[in-house]
Amino acid sequence: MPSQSTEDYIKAIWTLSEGKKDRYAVSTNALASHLMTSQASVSEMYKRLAEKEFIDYVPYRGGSLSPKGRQLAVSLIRRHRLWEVFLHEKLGFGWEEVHDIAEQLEHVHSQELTKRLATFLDHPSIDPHGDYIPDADGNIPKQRAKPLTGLSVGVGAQVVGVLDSNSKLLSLLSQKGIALGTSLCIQSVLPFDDSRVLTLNGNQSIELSYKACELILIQENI
Amino acid sequence: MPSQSTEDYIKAIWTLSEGKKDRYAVSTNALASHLMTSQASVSEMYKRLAEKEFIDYVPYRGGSLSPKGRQLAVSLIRRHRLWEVFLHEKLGFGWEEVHDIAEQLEHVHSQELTKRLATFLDHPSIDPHGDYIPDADGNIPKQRAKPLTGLSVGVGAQVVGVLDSNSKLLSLLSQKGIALGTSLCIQSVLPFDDSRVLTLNGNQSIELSYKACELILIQENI
DNA sequence: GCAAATATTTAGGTATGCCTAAATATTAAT
DNA sequence: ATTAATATTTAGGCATACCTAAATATTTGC
Repeated sequence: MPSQSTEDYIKAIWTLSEGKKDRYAVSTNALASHLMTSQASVSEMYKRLAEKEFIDYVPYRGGSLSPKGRQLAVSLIRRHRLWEVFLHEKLGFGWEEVHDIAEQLEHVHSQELTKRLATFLDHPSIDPHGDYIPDADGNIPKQRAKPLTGLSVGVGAQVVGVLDSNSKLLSLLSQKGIALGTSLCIQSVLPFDDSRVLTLNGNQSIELSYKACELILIQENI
Repeated sequence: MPSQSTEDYIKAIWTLSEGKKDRYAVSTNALASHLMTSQASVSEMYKRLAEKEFIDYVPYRGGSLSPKGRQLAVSLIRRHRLWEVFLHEKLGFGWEEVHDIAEQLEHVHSQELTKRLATFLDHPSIDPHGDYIPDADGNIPKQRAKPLTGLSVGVGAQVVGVLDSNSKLLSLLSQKGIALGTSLCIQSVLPFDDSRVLTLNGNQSIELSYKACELILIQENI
């Protein structure tokens, strides 16, 4: 059974390599800063992960998930997101609180538990952040959403997710009145810092920094 | 934050010292066989636990929980038993299946999670094995039940728990038709091996070894 | 009360995962 | 193309938690 640390690494590699066009090969640098650890530790761990065949690793070229590694990653993502749904829907946690707890729950190993949890939750397909939940076979739909920075002025859209489950970002959004499903429209783009002025749900007006807009995923209205 | 291993040790010491009259001071031997590890490892760990003030430890005399250790133990027991209720009542697991999964879930650290889980389950006071669940302040009622071996022939009683959550024992009981709440009565005690012949729920008749009877907790009918 | 049996601790070793500092590769800039 | 900047790996250490074998305490039986 893979250790907790091993699982954290595998999940991080998946997260970092899925976001890219160029796909695979996550550099030690990127992984180290994502996991808040030293590059030396990553370098060492890459060797161990390669030995256990979770990744393909070419020194100085970074690591990429092997089929075995990808399977583990996707099952971790599935467990993580199912627990997030449970925490949000059944226990009433806010969407900004669920990530850290799910981070621990995902390490509980029991296929039967995952199966029954999914049934209990009625087989949800998206989590409280709007991310797709891989199905039991590991299939996961491609995210068709795009960041809010890519939305043109005057076009209506809906919030469908965030690119980083950092709880500070989520707190900020809660505070501004932005949640999953919120309808919005860009009124204007401010000069110099590219902050956006948004209309929420057709009435409320707020301002949001470029940095935050980059991380909000929206889907344009049809 | 205490490591998973630390928590396993603390819980084991609690379990072993609560069952005894003489109370405290769990020997390395007893703990080693309970945790299926070597006596040397326990001896080493005892030193570390004493350093961190989870236990009082006198070399060659065994270890006993300090107030700090007892508090941790009880909160682990609370989490464990709450998760068992969740697994049994909400996810439909059998009482013989819940122990191993709860063993992992109990290590998830979040006071808020425990609190909300208890609310979600409607603040249960006993788990699927009939054990009392400590309340949020760590108070736990004394078990007033006694082992089936202590029941006299012809006296009616009810199954209220088991002394060991070993899943082989629980499977055996399921198989024999014994569950929490089953009414029973000892028909006779067989010679030589002291096996009991029982009447279940007033009709069914089964035979059970002394070894199994020792571990079944019953409460006599009033 | 002392020897034999049993229990416990110490010694020496292994694996995982982390760290900093130093060495080495790779990439970018002129 | 060579140097400077950046990225990565190796070296040497540390802490936890495990192991077996050897040494030392404690108990028990006579």
